[in-house]
Amino acid sequence: MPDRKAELKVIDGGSAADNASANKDSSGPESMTSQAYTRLREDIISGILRPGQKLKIEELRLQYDVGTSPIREALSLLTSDHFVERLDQRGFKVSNVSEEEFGELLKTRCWLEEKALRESILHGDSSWEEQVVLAAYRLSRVPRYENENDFVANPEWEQRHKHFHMTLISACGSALLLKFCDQLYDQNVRYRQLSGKKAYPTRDITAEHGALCDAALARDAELASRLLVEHYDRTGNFLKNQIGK
Amino acid sequence: MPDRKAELKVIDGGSAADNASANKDSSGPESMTSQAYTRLREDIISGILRPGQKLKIEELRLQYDVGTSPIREALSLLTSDHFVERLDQRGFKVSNVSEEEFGELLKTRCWLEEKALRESILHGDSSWEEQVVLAAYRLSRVPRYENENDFVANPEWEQRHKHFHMTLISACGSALLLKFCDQLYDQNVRYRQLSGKKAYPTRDITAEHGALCDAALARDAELASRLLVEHYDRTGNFLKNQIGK
DNA sequence: TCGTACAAAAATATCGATTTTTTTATGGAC
DNA sequence: GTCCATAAAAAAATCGATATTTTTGTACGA
Repeated sequence: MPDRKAELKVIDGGSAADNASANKDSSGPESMTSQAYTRLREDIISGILRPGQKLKIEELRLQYDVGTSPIREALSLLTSDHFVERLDQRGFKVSNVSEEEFGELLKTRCWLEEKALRESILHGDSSWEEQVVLAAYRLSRVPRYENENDFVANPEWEQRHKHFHMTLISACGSALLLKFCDQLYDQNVRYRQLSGKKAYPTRDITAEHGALCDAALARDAELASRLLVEHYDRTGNFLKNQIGK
Repeated sequence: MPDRKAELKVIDGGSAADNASANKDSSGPESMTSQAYTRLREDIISGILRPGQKLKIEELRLQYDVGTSPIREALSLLTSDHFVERLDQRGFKVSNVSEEEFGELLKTRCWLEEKALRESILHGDSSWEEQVVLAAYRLSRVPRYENENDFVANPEWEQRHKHFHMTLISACGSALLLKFCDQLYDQNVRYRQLSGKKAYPTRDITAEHGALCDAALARDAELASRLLVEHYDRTGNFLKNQIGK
């Protein structure tokens, strides 16, 4: 075992993998487990690791160049995100997807986010308002796609999009609910990636976000909720046909 | 802290840990990881492992008599239930509790379960109705406490109580939402255990369950929701004073 | 042809030792 | 006394080897 270490120590340029972390702490060197967790997570969301695929420890161990323990631990952690399934004595596998499950996901997201949004609108203070404005602005400043021609997703947009939606509901008063919404959001991203669909039907998503932002700031819970659900439903219905196998 | 060990080894009379399992599969021999998972979970819920307590691998390894890998894996799995926290490079610890967090938990439970109950009432078929009736009946057939004098909780009642509440919302149409409710329920059990309070104020919990059951079967979503939230709020407010540290 | 039993192979699960990192303890310097 | 550096101890993380279990493949008999 020569010097894999030196190489690994350098990782993590600080771009920060959103909230997708295996632990709470952030400072100090990153453990092999955390690294494996992040990479596995990315590979599952991006679809490199296919739904239903068996996750053989030995294979991953070689591929990611770590021991069995970190791999197994990372997979165990991924279990909570519903990205990985664990079967006693028969290892791990990537969670399956289906049109039915996607429908459920969409429905559940709408339920939870609507509730969170209403509470947020009810209780959000001026700091929340400012954060919403800022998040909306930041989202509007980056293009949806890296290249308008080939419709390759812009990671910066993805990140800001999530941040905008999470900020909207951040004042709901329940960290638990926020966590659930966060999970569902990431699940949804996975479905979006898997659909393989790059371009969306011509609709002005930016305008939708703007309207949503305005309604929230105007404390119009009814309107905001309606816009949010419509926002999700529209994307959802579009994706639905793409799934299945 | 001398020999808590002997005590620990005896736990788990085989009464089956509800749905608290580390994996999906059920047949075949149970892995060390699953065993450790179950025991750790029980010990945390029951309060043997105190909130905030550091979970030293070596200690647990000796106490539970398994290697480091199963312990670490089990702890990683417990992370998803919010029973254990993981800190990169500094191990695991039992999740903390606080009155504030309990309030949040209670609130979130009400939000989610109310939604689930309404959906369940809206979509539940005759099979659901029958299951509800059955669950309510079974719950009514066992005493709340093992001994009416010392108010020691009756595990059978605990299990049936959970089953009743989960059955009520089982027709909500979202496995995801059910999972969340399940998690929150178990969190709540932990708080109940930690409060150390055995006896509840004189109120007819059985009657409350009966009324809730009736309202659900009568498809009276408004009434059922109100009863459910009241049911939780009452217990919650009672427990609140007991917590803190 | 099908089902079964058994052996070989593959993969999982587990262990115990080793390496790394964090925590604790100690000893000045200011 | 407080701050910092450093050494020692403790704990976490990781590895690689071994033990178990599941899966696969094959021959046999109904």
